[in-house]
Amino acid sequence: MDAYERITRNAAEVVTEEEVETLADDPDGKRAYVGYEPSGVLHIGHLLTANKLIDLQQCGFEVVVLLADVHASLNDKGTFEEIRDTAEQMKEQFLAYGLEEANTEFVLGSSYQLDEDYELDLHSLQVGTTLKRAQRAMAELQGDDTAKVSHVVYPLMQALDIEYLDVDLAVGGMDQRKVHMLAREELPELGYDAPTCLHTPIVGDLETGEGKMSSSTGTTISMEDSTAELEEKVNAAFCPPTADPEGDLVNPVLEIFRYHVFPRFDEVVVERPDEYGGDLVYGSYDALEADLESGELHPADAKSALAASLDELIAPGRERLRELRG
RNA sequence: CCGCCCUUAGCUCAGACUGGUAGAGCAGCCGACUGUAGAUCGGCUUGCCCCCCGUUCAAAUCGGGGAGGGCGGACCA
Repeated sequence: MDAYERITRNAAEVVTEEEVETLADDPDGKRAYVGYEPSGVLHIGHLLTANKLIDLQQCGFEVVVLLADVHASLNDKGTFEEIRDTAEQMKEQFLAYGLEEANTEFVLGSSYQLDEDYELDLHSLQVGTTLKRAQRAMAELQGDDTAKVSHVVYPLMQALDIEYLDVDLAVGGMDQRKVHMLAREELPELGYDAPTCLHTPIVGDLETGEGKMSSSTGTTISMEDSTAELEEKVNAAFCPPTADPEGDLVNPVLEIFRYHVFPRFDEVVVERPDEYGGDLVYGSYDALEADLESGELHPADAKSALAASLDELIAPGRERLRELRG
């Protein structure tokens, strides 16, 4: 797999392809970033972008993980002390998950976002951006909370972060695309470059196959799930024997195989009772999908394999969390 | 600052006029059926009725105060 392929695999979109091709021509030392609001426990959504960061590292990129304490504060997520504490836990979990420590720079937002230059640039952005535009950028992230002034400052800071972290590629979920598009339009107004962006898909809800999986409502997979909890959650997942269910639904079990399992494992073994034909081995997502579609692989067997794979992926982080919490 | 409207289950809302400590749909949970889940049946759960004070034997309901949210306050009509 060449650099361009690895950079763009499993991406929902890149903006623009030409710009990414240029990065892929000489990826060594290029910088990519994702920003996260500090959270005590990583969930599967975090891991989806982390997988992309791992891809990028394998291509030679330096990765910057922004632990966005100021953003969390703007989102009313607690005191700075609490937020920084969870930021530290988040960093440890990312490392346990598989980000290369030597090639990952963890940056606390407050380490530069309170500087004068940053503040003045932020005000310039505020002058140049309409309320409607900022609110639209934030709509995907904010939910239906009452709009606060902090909510419109938030995406402007995200835009500015891309410049101040000196990154060549901004990575985020599709929920971040409006923020990134805002950055592409507004940063040049301040004399900065428009950032190149890469967006990961948003995985469908585990239980219903609808929309995006939510971390606050419904079921999500997280770094602290026990083996038994993983089995329970995966077993409860929506999983018709097809990759393309009726309507707008998706098959979340397949999606997780595609976006979480196969990128991290060369081979997936599906343990299957002899009565149903014995074990199966898959070297690619496509092969697994084809077997589910044909009926060769039963959803229940796919699920137990998925739970086992997730357990393996999460185990180091789960262990690290246990150590951190004493 | 002024005016009007809203606040009841996780969600959307009924109930308020004619006081008697609350309902529906959806969601959720459990079971049946499928070698998964869903669908489909069957069953079940859920509430500081925004807060405080007052009237009353009795307040979600009436009165007063407060909080939060929405909308409006040139001209024209």
